[in-house]
Amino acid sequence: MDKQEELVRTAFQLFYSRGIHAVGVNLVLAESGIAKKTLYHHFPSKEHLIGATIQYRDRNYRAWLASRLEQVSAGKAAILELFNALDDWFHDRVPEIDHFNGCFFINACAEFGDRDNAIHQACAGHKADVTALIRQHVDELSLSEELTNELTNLIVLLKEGAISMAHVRGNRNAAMEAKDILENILRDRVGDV
Amino acid sequence: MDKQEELVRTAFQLFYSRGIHAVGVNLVLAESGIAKKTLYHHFPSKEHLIGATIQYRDRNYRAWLASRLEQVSAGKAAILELFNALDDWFHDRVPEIDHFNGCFFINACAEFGDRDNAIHQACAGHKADVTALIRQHVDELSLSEELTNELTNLIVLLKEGAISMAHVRGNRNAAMEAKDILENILRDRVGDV
DNA sequence: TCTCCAGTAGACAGATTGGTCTACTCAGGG
DNA sequence: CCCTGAGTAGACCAATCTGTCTACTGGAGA
Repeated sequence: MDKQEELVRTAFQLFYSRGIHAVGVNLVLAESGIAKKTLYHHFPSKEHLIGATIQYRDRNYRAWLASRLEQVSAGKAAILELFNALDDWFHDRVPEIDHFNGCFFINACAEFGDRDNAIHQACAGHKADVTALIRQHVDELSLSEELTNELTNLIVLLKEGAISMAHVRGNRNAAMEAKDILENILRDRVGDV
Repeated sequence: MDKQEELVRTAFQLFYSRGIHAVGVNLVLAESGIAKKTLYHHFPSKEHLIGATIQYRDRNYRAWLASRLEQVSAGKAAILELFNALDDWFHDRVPEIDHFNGCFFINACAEFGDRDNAIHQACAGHKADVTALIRQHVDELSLSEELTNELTNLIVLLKEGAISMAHVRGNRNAAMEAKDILENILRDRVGDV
């Protein structure tokens, strides 16, 4: 019904699975069955359509992740649940965030490397927001500010590293490996919180 | 002189800075001043040229990294030196591996997401080789096989995470942050090796 | 000396790109 | 009843894409 939303959803799926520059607007139109005039009625250019797909993914992905972290008790369980969620994503057990093909935002930055680019900045914003979400859960551990920062940083690095390894090397178990490592570190450094 | 090598070098620089699909062969030719016939004399298609740039980067990057790790005494120092090397890369202090624009192999996989694709597989191979290089240096610590595996895994995840954060968020200090984290972990878990 | 090969410039082909435009339909509200 | 806005199909535009081709040059080895 809502053609604008339909365009964004179709465009996202194509961009995510094949790359942004590799997908032309004609393909998006053919796939969605929507007229070209309608696309350019809603979006002044392909670049704006790309921007809308970034926002769309940002909304969906963060909503999914936040809900996953809320389903368990706060603190350590929530932090470890992050990696369970990643594991489900890597194994394509989460249909609502599409077949795993790496991180859409990292992929977009690969194609729009210039940091001044609006798309690149939107991706940076997404990563900052996800980091803030993670920090919220680390805060529950009531550690010193310094330790909270360090632990947040560690979790983010492990998460990004796992996504990269899962995508490039096809190591679907990267999330569980990262989780095991994190559990060992938490046991030694933070105690059984 | 060697036109084939010149083509690969020019193509790599353009692909790395602007993305692969965003750069046409005509631009590579204009930039290098080489005739189109010569390109198609050496490479049957653009895809083969891309493959050559992957090999070129793999060679240069691994040679650079290996030499950096050999410049310090083996063991813990070499492991930490990895992050000093990354820091230099992020801050554009290593002209021979070009202006930092993320990891070329991760970027390439963003554009060639299909795991069956030859380019994707070459990138996976590169990551496997870099992991093997890191494991060699972890071996010097003479830990148990289990701990060696876990530590190698941790270092790789921190490294990949740092590259991702340095690129997407523009956090040039990601390598030093990862190094600090690793040092703390090493102190607690492995002792002052 | 002759032949071969890597190289040149650049026209050309056919497909595809992002984007514009005309002419039309149809539903809802003033 | 008529106007507006969202929608349709698809022709069209200039530019660009990968890849082919002709006609030519110049140097090195047999």
